[in-house]
Amino acid sequence: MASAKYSNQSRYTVAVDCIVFGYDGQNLKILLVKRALTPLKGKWSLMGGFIAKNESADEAASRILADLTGLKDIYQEQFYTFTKPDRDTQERTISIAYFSLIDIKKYKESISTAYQAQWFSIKDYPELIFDHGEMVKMAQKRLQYKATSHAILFELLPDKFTIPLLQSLFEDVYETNFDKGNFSRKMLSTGLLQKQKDKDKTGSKKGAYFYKLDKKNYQQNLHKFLKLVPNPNNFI
Amino acid sequence: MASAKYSNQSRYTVAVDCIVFGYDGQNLKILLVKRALTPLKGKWSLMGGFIAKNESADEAASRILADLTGLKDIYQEQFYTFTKPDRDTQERTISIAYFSLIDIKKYKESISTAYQAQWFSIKDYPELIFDHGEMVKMAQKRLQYKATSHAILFELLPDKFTIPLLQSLFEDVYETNFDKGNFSRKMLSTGLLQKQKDKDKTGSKKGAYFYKLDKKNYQQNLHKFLKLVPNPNNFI
DNA sequence: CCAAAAGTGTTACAAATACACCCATGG
DNA sequence: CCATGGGTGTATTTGTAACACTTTTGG
Repeated sequence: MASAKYSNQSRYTVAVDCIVFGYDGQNLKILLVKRALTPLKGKWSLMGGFIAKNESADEAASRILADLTGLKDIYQEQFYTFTKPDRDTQERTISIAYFSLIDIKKYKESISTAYQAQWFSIKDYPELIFDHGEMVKMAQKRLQYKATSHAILFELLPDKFTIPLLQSLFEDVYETNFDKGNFSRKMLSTGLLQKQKDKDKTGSKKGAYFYKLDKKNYQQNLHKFLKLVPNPNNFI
Repeated sequence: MASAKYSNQSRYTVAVDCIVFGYDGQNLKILLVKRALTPLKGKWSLMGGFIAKNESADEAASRILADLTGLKDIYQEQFYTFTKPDRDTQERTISIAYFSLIDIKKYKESISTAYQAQWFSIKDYPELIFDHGEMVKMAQKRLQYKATSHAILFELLPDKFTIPLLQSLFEDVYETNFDKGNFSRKMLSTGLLQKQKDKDKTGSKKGAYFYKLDKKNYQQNLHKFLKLVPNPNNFI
C-alpha cells in the first residue's frame, strides 16, 4: 500500500443526502429533518451526513437511513452527485444523492422521535437548505423514470396490498389517472402478484382482495414490467 | 461567506472519469489513454482528472474532454459516482463518472496525438486500472438503457448519415439484429429525420439517401423515440 | 443482366384503450 | 334495495413482426 499522496490537489468533504419516499395511501411523501449543524441549524433539510473514512457512499447512506428510521435493508439508489462549488455555504462539499423507498406505516413510530423528522407531501413541502430542493425534484423524476420499467413502487406498500391501493399509488406518482380495468389486468399479467384469500373492506363494501409480491417469480418476471405505465413518454 | 469549516470531517480528492464512446461505422468504441500519473503510470485507463477549486464536476468533465479531444459542446452525462474506500491505491479518491458521445471521424486526427489516446472496440479492450473496467461496463449499460428512450445515438454519427448506418449503429449498441423494413419505418415515423437530396454510394450500388436530424422538431418529437428498440426489456 | 443492398408493401398477430357491464355488500 | 367501489368482458383501434417483393445500378 502506497503512502504517497496526490500532491497539489484539492480535497473536499463528501456527503450523502437521502430523499426518503413514503406513501400513506393518499399522497406520495418525503421525509425531512431539521438540520442539526450550523450553518442554517433548525432549517428543513434532507437527511444526510458525511462519508466516513472506511465506508463507501452506499454504506454511508445505509448508516444514515438506519440512524434516522431504525430500518435496515431499505431500497436505496444513488442517482446523482451535486458538485457546484458554492452549494454548501460553509465549505465546499460534494454531495452524493440517494433516494430510498420505505413502507411509511410500518415504521411511522420509530421515525418521528429522533431527528424532529416529519413527512411532507411531495406537492407541498417547506423550503429546503442549499440545493436540497433541486435534489428532491430530481429524485422525483428519477423515481418516475425508473418505475416505468422496474417494479420498485411496491417498496412503498405494506406486504399485503390491494390493486386499487397500488393504482392510487401509481396515480399519485405519475400525477394522472389510469383506467382501473386496464391497470388491474396489466398488473396481474406480470405474474408478480399472488392473490390472497382475505379482503380489505375499509375502502368499500364489496372489499378488495389483498395481494402479495411473488418474490419467487420476481426476477424472472421483472422484464414484464415494461409498458405498465400508459404513455411513459411523458415521464422520460 | 462563512470562513468556518466542518470540523472533524475527512476530506478526499474528487476526480472525474470519462467514458468516451465513438462509432466508426463498424464497431462501438471507447477512447482510452495511457495514464500519466503514478501509481500505474503507463497503464491503460479512462481519461480523467481532479476537480479544481472553482469548477463543478460538469465543468471538469468538459475541460478534460476538451483537453483530450479539442472538442467543446460534446454530449456528456454524469452516470455514477464510485466511492469504494480503496478504489484508488494511492489515496482515497471519489470518482464521478461521465459518459460522452462523439463523432469519431470528425475528430480522429486531433485526438490521437496528445495523450497517447487510442480507440478500442467495446468488445475488446485492454485491462484498465483501478475500477475503470467496472465503470466502462456500467457506462455501456447506461448507454443502452438511455438510448431505448432518448435520441442520443445520433451524437455518434456525422451530421449526414444513412438509415442503414443508423441501423448498424443500433445493432452494435444492442448486440442484436433488426429487420431493416421495420427499423426504417420506425425511425422515419418519429419525424426526427430530414431526407437529403444526395445519396451515399459507398455501401451499395443503389445508394442510400442521407438524412439529417431535424433539430427544429427535435424537442417536440423526442417522446416519439420510445419503443424504437425492439424488446427494450432486455436492456433495462 | 445479375448480384447486392435499399427501400416498400402486405398480412397476420398482439397490444392498448375505452367503456359497458356485472358483482358484492353495508347501511 | 340501492349506492358504491371492485372487478370482468369485449369491440375497436393501433402497433408490431415477419417476410415477400420491387428498385437501383456498378461491374
